[in-house]
Amino acid sequence: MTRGTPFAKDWIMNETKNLTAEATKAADRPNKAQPLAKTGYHHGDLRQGLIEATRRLVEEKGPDSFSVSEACRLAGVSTAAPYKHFKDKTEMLVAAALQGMERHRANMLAAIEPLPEGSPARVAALGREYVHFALREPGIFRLKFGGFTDRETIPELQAAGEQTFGIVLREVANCLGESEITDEVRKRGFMLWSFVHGLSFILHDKKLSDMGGDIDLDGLLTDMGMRVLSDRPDNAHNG
Amino acid sequence: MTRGTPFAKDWIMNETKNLTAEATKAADRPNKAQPLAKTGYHHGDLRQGLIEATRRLVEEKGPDSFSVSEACRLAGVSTAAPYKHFKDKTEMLVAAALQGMERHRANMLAAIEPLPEGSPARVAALGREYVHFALREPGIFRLKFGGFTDRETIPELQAAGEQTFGIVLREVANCLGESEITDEVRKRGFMLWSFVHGLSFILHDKKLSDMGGDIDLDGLLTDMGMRVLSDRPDNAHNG
DNA sequence: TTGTCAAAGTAAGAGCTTCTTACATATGTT
DNA sequence: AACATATGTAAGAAGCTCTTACTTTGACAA
Repeated sequence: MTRGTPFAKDWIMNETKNLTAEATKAADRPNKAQPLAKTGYHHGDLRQGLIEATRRLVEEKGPDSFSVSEACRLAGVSTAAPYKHFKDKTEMLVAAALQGMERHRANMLAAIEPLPEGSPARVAALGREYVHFALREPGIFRLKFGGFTDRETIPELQAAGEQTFGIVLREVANCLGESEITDEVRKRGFMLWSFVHGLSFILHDKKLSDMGGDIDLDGLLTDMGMRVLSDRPDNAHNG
Repeated sequence: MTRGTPFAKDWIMNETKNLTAEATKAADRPNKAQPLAKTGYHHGDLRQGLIEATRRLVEEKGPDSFSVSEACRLAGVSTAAPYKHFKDKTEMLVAAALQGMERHRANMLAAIEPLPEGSPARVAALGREYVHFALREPGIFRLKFGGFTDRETIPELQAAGEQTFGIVLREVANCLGESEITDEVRKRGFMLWSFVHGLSFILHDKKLSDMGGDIDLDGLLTDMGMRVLSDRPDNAHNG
């Protein structure tokens, strides 16, 4: 019996430990300390293996041309195997997107951590990290934030997105000296989010092609941050 | 010989006359005044018919689950027919996207036409029209602007996008009192574009869900416009 | 040690899809 | 009137998603 390509089972198990486990689904499985892929027939943790394969392929070939079959090839299992772990293709993609969101959120939090509370620098740092993630993991980024998907809105992704937006709102509130999320805070946060969101898409799309070649991302973020965060016109200009 | 479903050939020919013909490809065909679908065997203008079918399906089912077969069914031809007019599926989608871009551009120009030159209202109007298009034709919007596609960047779409951006730049320059597209103009235009671009995605995505229910789109656009268009801090605040 | 069971794999196939190849039928020009 | 060309069809190869029925395996009980 030729068992497909005998690779993949090993590398797949790496890099997976520093991922915050998927909130819901992962909790169902026994947390007996994940076995590191070994046996011939059983995979060890095919679910996570497939998620990792999905992530890889989505980045390499783009989300649109991702195929379950190819993920199976990569993971070294039959094409029917995934259906023991996921309802369908979409659920695989969603799982990969959720783990990506978790990385995204963690990166954003890490980026602001060393900066003084309430400083606009924190907001700029959030924006920078947002864009960086989009450029580093464009496939995953689109999977979640690409919007305009066929599939009707997926609640888990929606929730994850709102959680991320919450981080922004908190920092904006701090900057504006508000102790809670007022309508004005929400409005400003929304403005900034829209900006970095669009920026992420455009930067990846155009690869800076006709924008004079190079963009001063930090400058752009800081500039926009000042403009949006100041009520008092005095602070709007950056020179 | 059961000729598939015998509908579609008629309605498809409507609505097509006010479309600015596709720049390149359409020019190749004879411009003998497009025949209005009639004959049994020949379609009349299958190319345009398929583009229209593509547009419909992309809006109805989303770009991702668009299938050539379905477009054929809709147009009432065999599944091989499109390949006489398009290289492959992607080329069909690109053609539909290009016509969409043309509508987009036309709408934006129409939106600013009645407004006084050099007024920030024109910039706001451009933004409003941008967002409206994205909400009115989300499928097509994503097709072009969705970015992060598998297919490597398609020059024609890229070009169309830059042309649209050109409209914005011109208006921004006028507002800033510049007679040409300076680096500063480009920067401000880029800020505004990023904003409305992200706004378009988010608005469609979240359907205003947690943004306090309803958003004052005009207010948001005007506010952002003032903030970005003012060098002089004095003008940054809208009250 | 051995028996049994659930979990997690496989093989085969139905029904889609994209796209190719070979052939059929209109159209317009001469 | 007849041919060349454009535009359609039929049939099929290859690949995809997902289902069904069967097989292997590890774990736990007796």
